[in-house]
Amino acid sequence: MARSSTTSDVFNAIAEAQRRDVLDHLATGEQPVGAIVSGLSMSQPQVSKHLRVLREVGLVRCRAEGRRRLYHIEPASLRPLQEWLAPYERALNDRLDRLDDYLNELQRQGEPQ
Amino acid sequence: MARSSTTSDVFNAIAEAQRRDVLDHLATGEQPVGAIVSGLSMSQPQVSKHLRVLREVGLVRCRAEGRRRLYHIEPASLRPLQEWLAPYERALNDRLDRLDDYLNELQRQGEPQ
DNA sequence: TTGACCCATGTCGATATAGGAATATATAGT
DNA sequence: ACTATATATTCCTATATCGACATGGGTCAA
Repeated sequence: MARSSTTSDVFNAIAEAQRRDVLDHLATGEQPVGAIVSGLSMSQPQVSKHLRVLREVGLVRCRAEGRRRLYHIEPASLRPLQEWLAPYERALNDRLDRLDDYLNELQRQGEPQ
Repeated sequence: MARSSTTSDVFNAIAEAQRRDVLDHLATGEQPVGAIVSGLSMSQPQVSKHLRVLREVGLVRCRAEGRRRLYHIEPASLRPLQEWLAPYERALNDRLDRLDDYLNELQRQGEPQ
């Protein structure tokens, strides 16, 4: 068996950094594909394919306007992610004042892998 | 190019549902591998490989105790996820009172794909 | 030392990607 | 009808999985 499909899940869909970039770009508001292409300097087919994945998991929605398609984020679709993360947020926030955690993170950033 | 490595990122690491299950199981506290194997009824090599991925991205840490290895979660490693999600949480929570979002989610759950 | 136990690692197969290039589809304008 | 524009889709290849199975490597006990 291979890795789960990118369209099987919100988790798998946002695993790709470029797809998160597309979402972050759409966070400013509804935009046509061309704006994303020039904004993120990715190829147009790439963007279309990423948008397709995001659409299939419900992260974005689009409406046609002339020959353009305006995409927008569907924030509610991020809820599974939020809900999975919720139980851990307590621990995450409780430790914000602990120095060693901060140092560990710096160390992890310094020596990747 | 293929999909990014599962060990390249926290996002890629938690894309796999089984790995999230392992993390959720460890959320109750430090546990040896065998407890995860029997708790989640996965094969032992599977669990070891998943733990390896989680270790390489810093999501878990382990210490040896006799012939057992005790794994525990490193909550700070979830911070990139939390930080990426943060800007969207506003929209997520603002809409909790909007009925159509709730209905959309129900509909999405009812008819997968 | 032998064996039981706990865990990690290697191999193999099927599968699904991401990216580039080319092409298809649809709409608008002349 | 024809052209230009905006977007989607198809074909291709290299790559990296996940799962099953087998095996390697410490560690404890007798």
